[in-house]
Formats: sequence, C-alpha cells, structure tokens
Amino acid sequence: MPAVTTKGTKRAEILRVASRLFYEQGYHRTGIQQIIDEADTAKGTFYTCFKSKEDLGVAWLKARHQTWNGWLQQALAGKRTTRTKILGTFEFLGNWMKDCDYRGCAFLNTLGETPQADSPLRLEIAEHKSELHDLFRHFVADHCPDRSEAEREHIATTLFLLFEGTLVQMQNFRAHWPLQSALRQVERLL
Amino acid sequence: MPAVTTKGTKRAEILRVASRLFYEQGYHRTGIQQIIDEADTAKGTFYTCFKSKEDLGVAWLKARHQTWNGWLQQALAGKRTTRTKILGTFEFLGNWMKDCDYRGCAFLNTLGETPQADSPLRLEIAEHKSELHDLFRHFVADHCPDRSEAEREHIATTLFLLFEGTLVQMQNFRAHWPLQSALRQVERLL
Amino acid sequence: MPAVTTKGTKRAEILRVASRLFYEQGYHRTGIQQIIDEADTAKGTFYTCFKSKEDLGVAWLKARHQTWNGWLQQALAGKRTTRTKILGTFEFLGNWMKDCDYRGCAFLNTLGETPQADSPLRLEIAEHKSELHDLFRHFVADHCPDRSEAEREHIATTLFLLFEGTLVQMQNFRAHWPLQSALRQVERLL
Amino acid sequence: MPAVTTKGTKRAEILRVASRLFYEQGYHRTGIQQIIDEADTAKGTFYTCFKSKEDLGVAWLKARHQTWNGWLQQALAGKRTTRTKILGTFEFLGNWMKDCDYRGCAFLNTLGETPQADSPLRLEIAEHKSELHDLFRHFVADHCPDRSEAEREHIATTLFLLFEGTLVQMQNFRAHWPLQSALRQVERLL
DNA sequence: AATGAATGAGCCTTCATTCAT
DNA sequence: CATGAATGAAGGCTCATTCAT
Repeated sequence: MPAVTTKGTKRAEILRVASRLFYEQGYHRTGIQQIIDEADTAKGTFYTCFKSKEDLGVAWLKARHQTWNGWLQQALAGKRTTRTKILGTFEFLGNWMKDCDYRGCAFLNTLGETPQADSPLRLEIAEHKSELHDLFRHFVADHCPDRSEAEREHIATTLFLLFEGTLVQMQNFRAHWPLQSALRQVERLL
Repeated sequence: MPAVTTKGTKRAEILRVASRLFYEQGYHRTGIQQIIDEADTAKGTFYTCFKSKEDLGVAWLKARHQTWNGWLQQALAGKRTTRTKILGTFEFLGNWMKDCDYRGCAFLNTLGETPQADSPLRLEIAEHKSELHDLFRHFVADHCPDRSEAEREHIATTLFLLFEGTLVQMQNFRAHWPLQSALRQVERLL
Repeated sequence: MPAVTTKGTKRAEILRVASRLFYEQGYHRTGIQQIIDEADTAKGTFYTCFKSKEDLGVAWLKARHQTWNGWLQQALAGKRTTRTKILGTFEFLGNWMKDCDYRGCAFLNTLGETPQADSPLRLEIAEHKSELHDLFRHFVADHCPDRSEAEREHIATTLFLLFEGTLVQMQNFRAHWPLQSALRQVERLL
Repeated sequence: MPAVTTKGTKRAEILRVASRLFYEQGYHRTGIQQIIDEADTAKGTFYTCFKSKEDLGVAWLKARHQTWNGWLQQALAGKRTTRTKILGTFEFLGNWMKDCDYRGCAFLNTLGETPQADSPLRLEIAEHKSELHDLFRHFVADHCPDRSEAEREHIATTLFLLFEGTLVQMQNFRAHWPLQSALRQVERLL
C-alpha cells in the first residue's frame, strides 16, 4: 500500500531538487527545465504541482525557513543559559557557513535577486528575518528581564544586525574573521 | 565639430544605461537587448565596446564604487571630528537608502546573484567592501589612537558589520528602524 | 481525428525540411531559424524535438543513409549478375549526380565542413562509407569467390576508392567524364 | 631600411594566419574577427588588403595551390622514372595526410562547404584539381607514349580518381589502409 | 596604409507557460 | 495524476562589412 507514501511524492521531489538548485545557483539562474530533468518529471507534472515558478520559489523559502530554523534549534539544543544560546547562535553561523561552502543565506541572496518589493518572495524573506529578529528579542528578554523594554529592543536589534552583517560578509570574503569580531562584540553586549 | 566630445560616447552611454538597469532590475535580469535599445545602439557596437556582459558588469561595479564613494565623501564633507564622520557614515546610509527607494547596495545584491566565488564580479564586490572596511579602520585609528591595535581593529570591524547588517535589513524591510538601533550602538562604541 | 497521424508530425517535418536545407546549403550554412520557418514551427518546438542542432544533424545523416541506400537498392533491383550490380552501382552514381544537380554526397560534404574527428557527425559519415565499402566487399565476394581473401579485399577497396573519387570529381567539375573512365576501369577490374 | 620588406607585410600576415585557420577550422567557420585578432591587425586594415572574405578565400586557395604543389614536387625531386614519380605521388599523399593530422585536402573540404557552383572559390578548386589531373596526364604520357591517346587519358583519369578517393577516405577514416590498396592498384595500372 | 567604432542580421539555445492527451 | 509537444519571446554572442579619422 504505497498509496499514502506516494501521495505528493512528485511534488516533494520537485521541491527537494529545486531547493538545492535555487540555493546553489540562485533562483533566477535556475530554470524549470533543469529542475524537472533532475527531478525526473514532466513539464506538465510541474505545473500540476505548482502554479508557477514563483509559487515554487515561495514553497522553497517556506521550507527553507523550517529547515534552517531546525538546524539552529539543533545547534542550540544543549545550551542552558540564554547567554550561551545567543553566543551559540553566532557559533552556529560559523559552522553553517563552512558547511554551505559560504553560499550564504538563501533569503538574503534572493533579496538581492528580487528588486520588486511586492513580490511574494520578498514577503517570505521579510518573515524569515522577522522571526530571526524575534528570536533575538526572546533571548534578550530572558537574559536581561530587568532592563527597560526599549533597551532590550535595542540590544536584540543590534544582535540581529550584527548577525546579518557577519553573515553577508563571511559569504563575501569566504572567511571567518567577521565572526570573530562579532563574537567578541556579542560578549560585550551581554 | 563634436569630434572630441564624441570619442567614446557610445561606450559611456552603454555603461550609463546599464548601470541604471543593473541596479534597478538586477544584473542577471537585465538583458543586452534592453541595454542597447535604451542606449540607442546596435548589438555589434556593444561587443566592440565590451568584451562580454560580464565585462560590462565589472565596468559597472568599478564605476559604481567611485560613484558611491563620492556620495559618501560628499556627505562627510562638513564633518569635523572622526566621531561625527563615523556617525555621518550611518546617517548617509539612511539618506541614500531613501533616495534609492531601498533598492540597497549594488554590490551586495550582485553578491546574492553570483554564487561563483571566482567570478570577476565577486572580486569587485570584495574590493568595494574591503575599502569600506578600511574606511572604518581609518576613522577608528583617528578617533581612539590610544587604544590597542587589536581593539581598534575590533571596533572598526564591528562598525563595518553593523553597517552591512543595517544596510541589508533596511533594504529588506524598506524601513528606517534598523538605522536607529545602529546609530545608538555606534554612539556607544565610540 | 488526425490524432494518430499527427503524432510526431512536427519532428518529422523539421527533419524533412532540415534534410533538404542541410543538403542544398550545407550543414553549417543552414540556421535553425530558417529550418523552423520553413517547417512552420516555433523555436521551442525544435528543442523539444531535438536536443541540439548537432542532434538534428545526426538524425539527418542517419535518415540520409537509409534514403540513399534505398535509392541504390532500387537502382540495382533488376540486376541479375554481380557484374551488372557493380557496374550498376556506378551507373546509379551517374543518374543520382544528375538528379541532385551535382550537389554531391551529403556525407562527404559534411566531412569537409567538420574538422573535429570526434564529432558525432563524423561517426555517421564513417559508418555510411564503411557500409558502402562493405557492399563492394559483398559484391566482390559473390563475383569472384575463387580469388584469395586479400585479393578480393583489394578489389573491393579499389572499387570503393574509385567510386568515391568519381563522386567527388563529378561534383567538382559538374561533369560526367569522371564516370566514363571509372566505368571502363571497373569493367577491367571484374 | 625596412621599407621594402615591410611592404605588404600586413596583407601577408593576414593571409598567413587565414590560411592556417581556414584549413584547420574550415572556411565558413572562421570569422574575420579571429583572423585579424591572430594577425594583430585592425578590421579596416583587413578590408584595405582584401575586398571581401571571399577575396581572401580565393587568395588562400591560390597560395595553397602553390604550396601544395611545392610539397609534391619536393617529394618527387629524387624520383627518376615516371613509374616512381607516379608511385611517389601516392606515397606523398600518405606522408602529407599524416603531417596534416588527416585534415585532408583544403580544396575538397572547401568544395563541401560551397554548394554554389559559380563561386570564385569553386573556380580555384576546379583549377587545382584540373592541374593535378594534368600532372597525371603528363606522367602517363611519359610512361607509356606508345599507347593510344584515349588509353593514356583513361589511365591518367583513373589514377586521378583513385588519388582523390584515397585522399578523401584517408581523411574520413583517419587511416592508411586506403593508401595501401591504392598503391597496389597503381602498380597494376602501370 | 592603417585604425577601430558602428552596423544590424544572424548564430544556437533557454525561458516560463499552456494544453491536448 | 501525469505526460511531453508546442509556443514565441528572450538569452548572450558573432557575422561580414562600412566609414570617418
């Protein structure tokens, strides 16, 4: 009875292949043809699974959001204090960048490719980064509950911006030195 | 007798048009056809002026580097102290982002579009950001010459990463709130 | 209800048109645009039917092999003896060259256009000529079974080379005099 | 006083480069741009030296005719008897084909590329082959002056056709076996 | 004699999408 | 649910030639 497990198999396979290609080659540089070729599917099947390429792009970013957050949670699993969690977030950044061969953030890369601010892709990008911002807010709220609301917001945002700057410059220079400065600064902030 | 001023006019016009389009639409989304149409030139002329699209891309980034640096210098022209220069750099960021309708940094956008680390475009991107990093180093050296070399390097890098994170998230959210946190943090760092 | 007969119609039509153009104008001088124009098809359709122009070129030569062999077989249909079959092969050459207005051999012409020895086109050319060589071997084996293996191979190859030389010089001079000498020599060889 | 030796230097260099490229890549596959690039000349210079690409093509074939004939004469220099001269012609074929890596005859290759019978290139091709035919006529006239005019013409033409067939099939198969059969047959003819 | 910018048609190929089966 | 033929605009690039300098 493979019916259940087969259900949506094609869609899943297309998404799986597209996720890899979108990330490695960029969204616009990846064509539907290559996706269906590597997913061993037909053109028509693609358009029964996804309304359009953009639809697939949105699905990719949604899935990527889950995946990436999963990686981060896993990296933070053993961390007890909020201090180590925050530092762990930056340490995770270092490990991840090495693993992805400094390809960088799928969301920021797609942001660069997508000037149209009203694109559905842009919405996913903004939501993903918003949630990351929230994560830092959450950490900071736990770490220094006695500070003022405004001060906590300021620290969370600073951590977020530092994270993003580090991320993008590690990708740019394919190097770890941005992370070292960031980590030192994070320690000072806490 | 337009002879003298006409020299190189076509190349300059192509570069002018391409710079606008590459920035507004992205490098890969902009085709040679559109460029030559808007530059009122023939296909062949394009390829007598530029070896390839990538060659034009490099010329664009080189010119953009000069242009953007010029804007920044102009914005810092009236600043006396290094403290106001550093703060002025971030204030410039705010004005520029508003002016460009939050299209963001040509270099970071192109980084997102260009996974191949050995691309000539990537070289230009790295050099541009390297120079910006150097600018912060220069400011910090002037501002706190009594601190240790390592400490100054740390502060310069932190400012650089904060600048980059702010830049990219202002673009992402099309908002100024990242800048406010960044400015506050910069003041603390100085 | 043209459903059944329509299946594969576009591919066949493209091949039909391309075969004519490749032969009349040469492989490299014939562009995809002209082919699809005359086949009344869209650009994309071409590439769903054929992987590349070279792929079409190979299909052309494969089909041409069948067609040309068919013409030859038809010309030899009434011939009883192997002697008349061999002579008939050269007589066919004369009739064919007149019919094609001395355009010559599609395979030899493509050989001239294709310096790369490892091209798929070259493989088809070699196979076609190999088979023609084999045909002469077959004829000779039937005609003089009492001669030595080496002698028969020699005669078959001589006939083959004579055929090829005649073919190419009839094309070159657009004349029949090479054939007359060839025929006389063939008679002496048998 | 380099004036004299410099005279026509550009033209000679273009012809030298074009000869190599036309032969190695084919006439149509070789563009003017590549020629002038490798000849280190400007577009305009090309068109002051040659009326058109076809004009250069004709110059190439004319020069090639001289060059190739020179090679052949050199190969036959030591041959005393007409018999050895004729055999030597075929032996030369073997050495030449090896030297040119089986690229074959510039004239036959260009014939394959040039369907238009009235092309100036075709004239050069025909003349070159006509002269080769004449050479065989000359040899045969010397070798068997007692035979009838018609018989001598027949033998000369047979040698010519055999030579051409051998040439083209050595190129096709990139092998020497056609030459062996040809040589054996030539010996029988003499 | 030599230069190289300018031309525009043409090169082969890929694009995202539709639709009849 | 899956197929793959069909579309036609667009992709980056080369073509042979002209002409003002």
